[in-house]
Amino acid sequence: MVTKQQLKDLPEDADLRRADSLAREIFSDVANKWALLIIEALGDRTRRFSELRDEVEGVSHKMLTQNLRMLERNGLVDRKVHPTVPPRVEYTLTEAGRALRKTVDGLCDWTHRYLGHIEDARRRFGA
Amino acid sequence: MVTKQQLKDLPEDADLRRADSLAREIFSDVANKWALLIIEALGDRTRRFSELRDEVEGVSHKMLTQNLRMLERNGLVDRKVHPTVPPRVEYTLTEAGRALRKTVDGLCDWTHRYLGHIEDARRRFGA
DNA sequence: CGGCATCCTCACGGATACTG
DNA sequence: CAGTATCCGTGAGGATGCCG
Repeated sequence: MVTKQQLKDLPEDADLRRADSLAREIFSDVANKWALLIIEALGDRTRRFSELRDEVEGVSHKMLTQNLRMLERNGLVDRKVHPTVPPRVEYTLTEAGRALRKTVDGLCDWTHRYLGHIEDARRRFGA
Repeated sequence: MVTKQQLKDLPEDADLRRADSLAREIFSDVANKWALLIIEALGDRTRRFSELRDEVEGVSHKMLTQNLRMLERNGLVDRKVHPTVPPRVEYTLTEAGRALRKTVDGLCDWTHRYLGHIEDARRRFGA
């Protein structure tokens, strides 16, 4: 639904709001467990679909395909199909993907650095 | 189910696996849209429950409570109840929470820096 | 091997209402 | 104002099967 207020907005405002909603959309895409684990697993070299399924512990065939599509659509991974038989599909992080990976690495570091704190906090919370 | 292999594992190995599974659990807790948005919204000063609900666009009462509990349990936010009427509850990032926020900031920066790339990638993917 | 479609389940999450 | 409980629909996501 389009409100009167929205119709009165200036073009620049509309642009800003569009960029914001796009940013939120990307954030939602990327801020999810599987996407981040896949990006982490891709690391700095290219992987096959089946390698990823083995390395990303607990991911289902479906979730892997789905998230890889999403990452490809957003230009974070590059998908290379070798027309052999049997098929061979390789995934590689793009420049944008590698940049994202840096921040994911940060998240992993954080997790391990604060593991102890968190365990303590949980024990205290239990009481 | 406990396998024979698991029974043969040395204690150190067991510890490592426990730490890993805990790390994965924390990762799953934290790598979700609402948790990250809430941490970002908390910023560097303390906020009331209702302030958070206003600032985290689109979050429901329920999701906010639920995620705040989770963050509190993991020692990422501190919850301070003022026994006044009406009640006043304030949330603040702990040291661990502030450290996490740094990496979330990185994620936000990344989102904005690559917004253009991503838009382009999507257009190309559409074809 | 990798992708896609289908079915089916269950838990995530919204809406609502009641308490302190 | 903040928290908890309940109800309930929807969709995320697992399992399976077939295709190129």
